[in-house]
Amino acid sequence: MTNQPSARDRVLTAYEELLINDGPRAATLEAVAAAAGVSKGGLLYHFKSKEALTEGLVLKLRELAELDFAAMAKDPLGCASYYVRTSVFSGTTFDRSIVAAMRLAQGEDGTVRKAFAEVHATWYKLILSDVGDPAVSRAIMLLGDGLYYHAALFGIASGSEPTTVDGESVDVAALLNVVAQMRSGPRS
Amino acid sequence: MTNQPSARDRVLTAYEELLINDGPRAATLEAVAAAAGVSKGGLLYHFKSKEALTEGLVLKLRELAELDFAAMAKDPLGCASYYVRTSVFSGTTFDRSIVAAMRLAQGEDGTVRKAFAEVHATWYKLILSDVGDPAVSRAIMLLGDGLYYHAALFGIASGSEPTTVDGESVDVAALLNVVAQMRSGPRS
DNA sequence: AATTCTATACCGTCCAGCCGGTACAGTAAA
DNA sequence: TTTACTGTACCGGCTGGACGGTATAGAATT
Repeated sequence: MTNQPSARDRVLTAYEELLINDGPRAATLEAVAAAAGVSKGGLLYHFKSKEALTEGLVLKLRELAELDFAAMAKDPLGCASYYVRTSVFSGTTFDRSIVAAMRLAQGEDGTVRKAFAEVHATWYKLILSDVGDPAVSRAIMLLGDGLYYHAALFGIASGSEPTTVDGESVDVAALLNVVAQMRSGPRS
Repeated sequence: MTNQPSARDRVLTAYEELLINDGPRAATLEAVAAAAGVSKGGLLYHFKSKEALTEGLVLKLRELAELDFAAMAKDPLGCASYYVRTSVFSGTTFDRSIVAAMRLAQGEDGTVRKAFAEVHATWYKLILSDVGDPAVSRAIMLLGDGLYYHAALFGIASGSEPTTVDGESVDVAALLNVVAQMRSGPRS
């Protein structure tokens, strides 16, 4: 109920946007407030401290992750394929949450890191249940992580342009082929 | 010449250490100076500004990268194998430089990002020259990136303990098997 | 005594958090 | 239907502390 972009929501997405585009250092309370079209005091009304703001972001991340798990589990092409496909940054709400949180995690925040670890663990379980082999699962996870890592490192223009790695756009289809190849002959 | 741990070197590695263990926010000039057993003034004597300090770190990274390229090119097991093996964090000087720089890159520093992009490009060329197929090369790179990303995210105790992913230690041998598997049948 | 290096005191800026206010909507006694 | 009161949403100035950088005086090495 009442799901227009409330001030609170605007603040949260503004925080994400600033983290993604300008890094954690630029994401000051004032800057976030300004980007959300709210005063600093207004922001502080919704989030009592910067830590609370971060907690809000983590909560959002967790909620979106739950949805992602569900979609992953019922994907017709399987969890592994789903993971690789969705790991290339495409501007989803979830994508943005992840990259924003990643920026924070590098900073120092323990809460964010913990959330990440937990989400990762679930992903791994899902992929393992799909492909069977632990080493292959790990490899697939790492590949997806690498994809996100690139998205987090090199700024993402605010649109939803295709992810690039060192200037070249990523060929997802080719990547999926490689993944299929490494699934074809699992070692113990 | 003169390669005892000079004050300058100590400052640089202290900076890296703080970046790795406590994040960029904690790596203040005073904290770095203290960790290096030097006063703030002493630090500023060697590096005129924080930016200069970062440049020093980037320079070190570039120099170590050159050595790594050489070792990679002449590795008996090939570039791809070398890359995967050395991507699991093992506490090397180079490892530490990379992770430290990674922390900074997330912050906002353009210089660091640029250096990263260049190093990455060279790695990619080397791996491509080894495995032939672009998609496979990309996959191998991403896999290695994922490994480093984990090292950067979850703090690394100051020793040289084996890298862990979500609590489990990484089985490099198994990973190399998977890589070998995906090299065995490259699709166009 | 000159150069190299170290230590300390200090300044300006920036930022998180605080606080005293404003606006307004509901509500309920008169 | 006015008046008084309460709670929610939001504003913007202020402050105290931290941090980057400067100045400068002193110690050690040559």
